[in-house]
Amino acid sequence: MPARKRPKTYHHGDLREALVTAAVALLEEKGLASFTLRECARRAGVSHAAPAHHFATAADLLAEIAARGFERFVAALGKAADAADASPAARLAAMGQAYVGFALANPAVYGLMFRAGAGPLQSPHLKTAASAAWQQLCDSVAAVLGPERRDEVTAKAAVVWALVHGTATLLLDRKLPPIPARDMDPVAQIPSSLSGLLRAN
Amino acid sequence: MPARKRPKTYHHGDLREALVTAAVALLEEKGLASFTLRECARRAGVSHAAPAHHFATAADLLAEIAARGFERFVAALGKAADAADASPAARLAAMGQAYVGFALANPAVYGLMFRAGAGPLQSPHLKTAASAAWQQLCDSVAAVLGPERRDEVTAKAAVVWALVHGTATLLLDRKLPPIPARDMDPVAQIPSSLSGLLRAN
DNA sequence: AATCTATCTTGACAATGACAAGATTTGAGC
DNA sequence: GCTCAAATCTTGTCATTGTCAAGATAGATT
Repeated sequence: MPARKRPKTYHHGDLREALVTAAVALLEEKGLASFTLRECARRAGVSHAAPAHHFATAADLLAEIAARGFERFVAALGKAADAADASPAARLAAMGQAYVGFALANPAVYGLMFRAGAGPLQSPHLKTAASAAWQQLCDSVAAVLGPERRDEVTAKAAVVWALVHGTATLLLDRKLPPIPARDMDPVAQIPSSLSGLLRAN
Repeated sequence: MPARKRPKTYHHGDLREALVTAAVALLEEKGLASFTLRECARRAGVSHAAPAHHFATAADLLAEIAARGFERFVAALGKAADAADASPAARLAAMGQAYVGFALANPAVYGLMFRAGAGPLQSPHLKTAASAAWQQLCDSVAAVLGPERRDEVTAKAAVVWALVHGTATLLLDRKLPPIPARDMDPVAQIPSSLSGLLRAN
């Protein structure tokens, strides 16, 4: 039973989930730089040392959030691909746009997933979730390139990833100037850009 | 006279430069997350409160480093373009590779320049330096596209930037798997990728 | 019902960024 | 050369943070 209705109990009841929720909210509000474990505990209504029983360190909490993010991420991209035209190119384009859409809709989580450097965010759970996402991308690129160019798949997948990742991060950081024409904004250009990338020799 | 030979003097003599140097070294070693103003002061051989007289806050020191980085950055890309073939496409390709090369050679500075979120790193000096870099990119893209497609320049420049920025950040974070063939690594692919991007309609 | 374990709290420690106030040096004006 | 104001640096302090240790409480198992 969630403790929302009974804040007076000594035991929280679902502190692990409450910490994850509070952490995501905090990250969205103030960014990773000013993220604080103690503030998380405060928002969850527990003392400053309570989180230690669920996450040994602050990095472990962030790694958990990133791992859960990867699961939602893979699902979102798969859903976008299935909703698109059946052609491999259309599926990849839809995934590319869904990639940037996920990043814009979940800035903090995306940051933990893909921008946290080679830092301490490395749990087994996170690693398997991340490699599933990479495999998903490689499969989609392979479907576009066709079976006779299988040796290019890894290299091309890296380029495709670079484009959508760069688009997402530049948009998140508001580094790009406003694009006047609507059909020329970076997200709208993704389908033709990906097509151009994979056609390049 | 630099204070390196006279560490016993009360006044440092060139503390501002020493702090910048120490900060860059610290960032390269331990990353932005564990960057510390006090450690900077220690390395410069001064007390923990000394930096305040040169940089009001830690963010100001980082902004100064980023601004200087932009100046070196614009120079490096310009040099690479001039050393390349005279054709606009070749010049842009050389700049793209130099972009990633700069990022890999200066991970910490690059991070401050392009990855520090929309955070507190915003001084006038930094803003002008950054917009000079953007102008450099737009000019190069315009040269490739030709005068009759001037309205596409901003949009295409954003895509080009996204590709090289994504490539740089993924390489810096070691997110990409090893690419077996040497001519297929992300940097080697930049010229053909950019050509494909700008050809896309 | 007794106990055992997970969960939570209070308390402490070192480290940090920022501020205040005092000490030292520089050099500008005379 | 002298005086003195400004720049530079130091020591001391405060609130905050992450982590650890020890004690209190609740739920679960037997």
